[in-house]
Amino acid sequence: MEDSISLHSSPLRARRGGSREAIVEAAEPLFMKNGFGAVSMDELADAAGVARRTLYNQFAGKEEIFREMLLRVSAQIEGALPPGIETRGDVGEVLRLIATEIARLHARPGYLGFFRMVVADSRQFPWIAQAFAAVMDPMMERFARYLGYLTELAILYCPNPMFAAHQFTGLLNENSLWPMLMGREGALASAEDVVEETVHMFLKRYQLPIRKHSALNARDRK
Amino acid sequence: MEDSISLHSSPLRARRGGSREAIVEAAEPLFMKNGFGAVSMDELADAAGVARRTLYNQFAGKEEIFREMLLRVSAQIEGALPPGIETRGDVGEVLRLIATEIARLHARPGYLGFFRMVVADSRQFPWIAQAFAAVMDPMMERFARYLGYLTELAILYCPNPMFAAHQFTGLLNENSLWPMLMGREGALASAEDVVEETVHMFLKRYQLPIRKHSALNARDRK
DNA sequence: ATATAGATGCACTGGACAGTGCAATATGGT
DNA sequence: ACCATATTGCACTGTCCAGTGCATCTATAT
Repeated sequence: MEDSISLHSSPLRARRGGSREAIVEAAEPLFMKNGFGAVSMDELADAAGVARRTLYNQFAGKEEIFREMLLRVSAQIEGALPPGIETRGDVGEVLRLIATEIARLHARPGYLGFFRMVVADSRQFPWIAQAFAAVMDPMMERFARYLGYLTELAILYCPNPMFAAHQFTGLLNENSLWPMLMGREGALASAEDVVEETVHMFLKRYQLPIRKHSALNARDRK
Repeated sequence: MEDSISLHSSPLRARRGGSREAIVEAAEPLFMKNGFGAVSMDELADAAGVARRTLYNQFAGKEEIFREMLLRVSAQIEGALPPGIETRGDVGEVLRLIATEIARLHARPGYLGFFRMVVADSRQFPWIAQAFAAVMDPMMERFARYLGYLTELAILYCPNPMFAAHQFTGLLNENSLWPMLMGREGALASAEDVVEETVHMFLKRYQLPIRKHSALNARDRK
């Protein structure tokens, strides 16, 4: 079934086995924008440039298309924080890097719609939230592990690293993702400012006052 | 039409004019839990203990019922922060009071579903987000005004009070509302701890180091 | 007791949409 | 040319649901 797909993918129109790819690809922006319930199979077929019936030849139903699309997007998100960034520069530098990557993720076209979709459709389909958590949890755990590690080294003081990690992302979300989710158009501040403020506030709280002439506290409002 | 409603509301069954009330009241938990699209008029009628046809006698359609329910809930939320709390105690005390009230609001049964509903259905009906913003914005503005006032008094240093206010709520949301929204069951920390940590972190960042022996910084992790 | 406003039950219409069966057709490898 | 396989178009079925029209009932005010 699936292994019979030859990988040439002609530029004109993906015929002969390439339809699965084309369908999932076309489904992505649609599901992102409108959610699971509000996208009909007709729209899906039109967007993919494929007959309605082909959808049912390639997939068991609407839900399987949605699942496949979710896998694609998850893979994209998973790659947002590349491995090894924990070793670049000092604490402030690493935190700024992490915050920047998260902000960049939020700014990706369609990510907002994706988030909205997850919140909305998890009601009817709890497995959506689970799939999303399966992507986000490892990232948060990695972040928390990093904070715990720095605490052991007496660079930070985070008695509850996972809690602190959520505070960090909370500071980021509230001024970018969250307002947009509620239908706001413009952001409250530039992405750079949000990142700077988040790192600054986090360090003000968790950085141990002792140890090496702290250049990080010298900066106030950039 | 509406002014003909006599206000007796018999305990047996709200007959004779009381049906509007009963319908909106019954609609509240339903719309909260399932959102606008996923509630049928039949369910609505059953829940209100009223004939399906009566819904159409009292309301123009499903949307009007929803709108009326939204007004009810908004009124409840609006009363969460009673006026005059800005004068009780010092900064830390007031912030703790505000945080506690917000946390209490989040913990209200159904509030989570309400939030989810707003995020979900604002996609199809932008006026939902607007109605919600009409309730939340004044509260945030009041909070920001308070922070600006304290900055003028040189008690805090908040160059951007609205931004700071959102940071405050962000710290609160991320550890309670947000995880639940994504299908998590248990919270990451107790509501009290989240409140304490939020106030602590906020003051660490924005309280001016000078002025009167600060008893607020003496407390670390409660 | 009687009139009246509101409540009820029921049978409709019309529309949207997921999913199926089938026969005709196009495509690419051999 | 030939065959296997994917694709297409179309006509279905079944379901769910919002909204309407109408005749009948019921509680309350007078």
